[in-house]
Amino acid sequence: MISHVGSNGKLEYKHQMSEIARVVVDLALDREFDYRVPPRLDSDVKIGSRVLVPFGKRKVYGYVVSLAGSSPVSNVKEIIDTVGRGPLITEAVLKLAHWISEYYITPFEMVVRTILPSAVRHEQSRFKEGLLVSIREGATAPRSIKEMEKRAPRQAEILAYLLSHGPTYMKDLTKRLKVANSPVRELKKKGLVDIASSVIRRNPSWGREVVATEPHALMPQQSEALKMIQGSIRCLDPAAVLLHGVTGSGKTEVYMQALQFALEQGKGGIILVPEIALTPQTVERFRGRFGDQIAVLHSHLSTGERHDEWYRIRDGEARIAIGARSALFAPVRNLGLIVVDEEHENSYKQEEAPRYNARDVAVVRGRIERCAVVLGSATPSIESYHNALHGKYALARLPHRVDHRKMPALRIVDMREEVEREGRVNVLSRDLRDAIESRLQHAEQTILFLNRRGFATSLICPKCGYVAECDQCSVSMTYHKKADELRCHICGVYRRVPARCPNRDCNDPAFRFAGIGTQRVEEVVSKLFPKARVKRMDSDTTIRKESYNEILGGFRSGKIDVLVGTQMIAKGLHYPNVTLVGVINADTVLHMADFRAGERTFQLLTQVAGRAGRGDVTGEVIVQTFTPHHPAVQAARRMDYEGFCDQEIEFRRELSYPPFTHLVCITMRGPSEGHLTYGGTLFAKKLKPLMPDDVIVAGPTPAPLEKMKGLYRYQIMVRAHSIRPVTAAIRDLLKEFKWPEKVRCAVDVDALSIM
DNA sequence: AGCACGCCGACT
DNA sequence: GTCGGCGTGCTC
Repeated sequence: MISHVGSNGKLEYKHQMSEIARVVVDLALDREFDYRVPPRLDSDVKIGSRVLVPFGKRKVYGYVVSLAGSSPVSNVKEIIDTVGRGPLITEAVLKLAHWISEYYITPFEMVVRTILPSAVRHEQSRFKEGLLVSIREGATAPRSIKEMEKRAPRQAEILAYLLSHGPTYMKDLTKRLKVANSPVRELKKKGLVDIASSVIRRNPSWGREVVATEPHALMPQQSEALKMIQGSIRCLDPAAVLLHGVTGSGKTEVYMQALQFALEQGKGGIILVPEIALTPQTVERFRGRFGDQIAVLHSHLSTGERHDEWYRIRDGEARIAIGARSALFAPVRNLGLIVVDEEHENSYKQEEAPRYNARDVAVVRGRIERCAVVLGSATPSIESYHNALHGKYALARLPHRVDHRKMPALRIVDMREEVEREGRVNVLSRDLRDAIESRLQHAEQTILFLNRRGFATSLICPKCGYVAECDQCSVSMTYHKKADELRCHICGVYRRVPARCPNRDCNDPAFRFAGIGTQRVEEVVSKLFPKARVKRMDSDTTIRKESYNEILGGFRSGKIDVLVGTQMIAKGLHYPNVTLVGVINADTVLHMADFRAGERTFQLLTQVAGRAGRGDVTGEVIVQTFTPHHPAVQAARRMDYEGFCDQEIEFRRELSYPPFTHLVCITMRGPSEGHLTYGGTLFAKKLKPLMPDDVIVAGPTPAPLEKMKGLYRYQIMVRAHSIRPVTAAIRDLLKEFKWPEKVRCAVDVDALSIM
């Protein structure tokens, strides 16, 4: 744009022809190419536009990332066409994409692929057209209804429906009222309604009744937190808020009133939730408060629905986007607030490239768009808590539950004593057994938690110690009783159960199961309490999208006494009749070779504990463990978040772990172990001199998951106080480094899982 | 990513 | 002599 003084003497802006558009093509080349903008497309080609360009001998799609007057290259080709209606990426999100590409060492095009839903990227699921029926302006509908009731009851019904529901699509109208379209046509003839062709918005919540909710009165701490967030929305003081609120302390109400405030300021918002399928209750609460102002973006939507919800936000019809990780990139206009709920959740980290953490990127988007960011959790991550202690985030605390109920009592059962007394390892300790018994007598519900699917952990030979392992992946296989087969949870391969120990020198027939899975727990409970209604919930029983809600519905309505499940029941659910939560084995997480094991265990126990208790009855939580004195277990028992963090932060400081350093995990995989160690060693050796002296480079060492899907895995761990020099060095080296044959390399910046 | 170019071996 | 193997390098 250039300004000049127009004929009327006022300062005017004249649109300057941008000769050259800089384009990233859909090929993950991590490079930009210049194209001439033909005059006929001049008004359509903007930053963020999707364009079709000639590329070598073929045509490819790409995005305009910047505009320029001229190009340093001589043989510039011309843009063929633009795609879609208007730019798909705002300048702010484009900036964010660049940041992600740099920080997480990922080709820019790959980042763009992530920030735009595929439904939007390929315009194959374009807008659907449909016939919209509405009452004609000025028509005397109310009177007509009375007149028509006798002679044309169908038409009267339709009019009444339109009157109360507003304009409706023909398809929905005929489906809802079970009428043909002839009475509608008749109404049109009479001049009472209009039928017009219009774009259909596929509304994912259509047909579901939503209970409208009103803002609640806030407790003093909630008001304080809200005030803090409002300050952030108004003038970015503070820039970001960490909301530490115990389960049931009313965090969601604070989010909603903060959003309301943002809307009143003419701004929009984004709500991130860990995995939308796990928190339908949360989504429903937001929809109840904000209705059509909300657009939902998650993986269970159809392509068409996703497409439409995205455009609803881009076109300003919806002001709030709610969804999992990728909803962070929603094109919300005039963004005022980003909320990251359950910010400690690992699912915010994407496990494939770009391996971004939505929680961290949310803070960056907040900085770019100058909007408030709220991170909320009952058990904030060590990283966020550390940031709050150091003033990077303001800290708001909600230490009390809104219903003033006491937190449940957490009881630790030392399984070593149990073994000594009983002479063997039982799935359920005597304490847990007794507790379940008493719940059954009082018609109260129990949740049993275990983070392992299947029947038994593994098949083990008691004589020679042979364990059935997947030969493609270095993990033991899990027995699934229903199918009577062994399954690998990494690659999904299954195998028949051998009758005898496969070790040729042993061949013992007493080959049997060790460890326990959810199936086994389900069976044990059913056997011990034959009258109890027991149900299992894990990713095996909830493959179908609806089965999740079916099981939970059954539980809510009291048709299930004992629910056995994995992680997925530990989060977000709240059922008042649950007065007992049992953790079958708290140690499984603890014993993973990971410096975050303690933090994970503490979070898990605390979250699980939040599921127990109701208005008048204090819930009970029984935790079975072989390491009862572990600091994480003890801190969870005392419900001492700060105490645990202080201790954990000290431990991290001493060993230079995050948050005191950034952790970059470089994983190499390939069919030949020799090629991996050779290539890895050379890479590490060349990398070291490219970085500051205080950077720690460890490895290559075999990854904890040494073999996966037939490929060996080695990793190099890099720890550094400042991340930029490290990513720059890795990026530069990756450009020129020649890996040995068939070696693949993946870089994970700020890795959470180091498996 | 694809598609060229290019330089070697074995076929009509 | 020509067909085809896939290593290398370029695409505005």
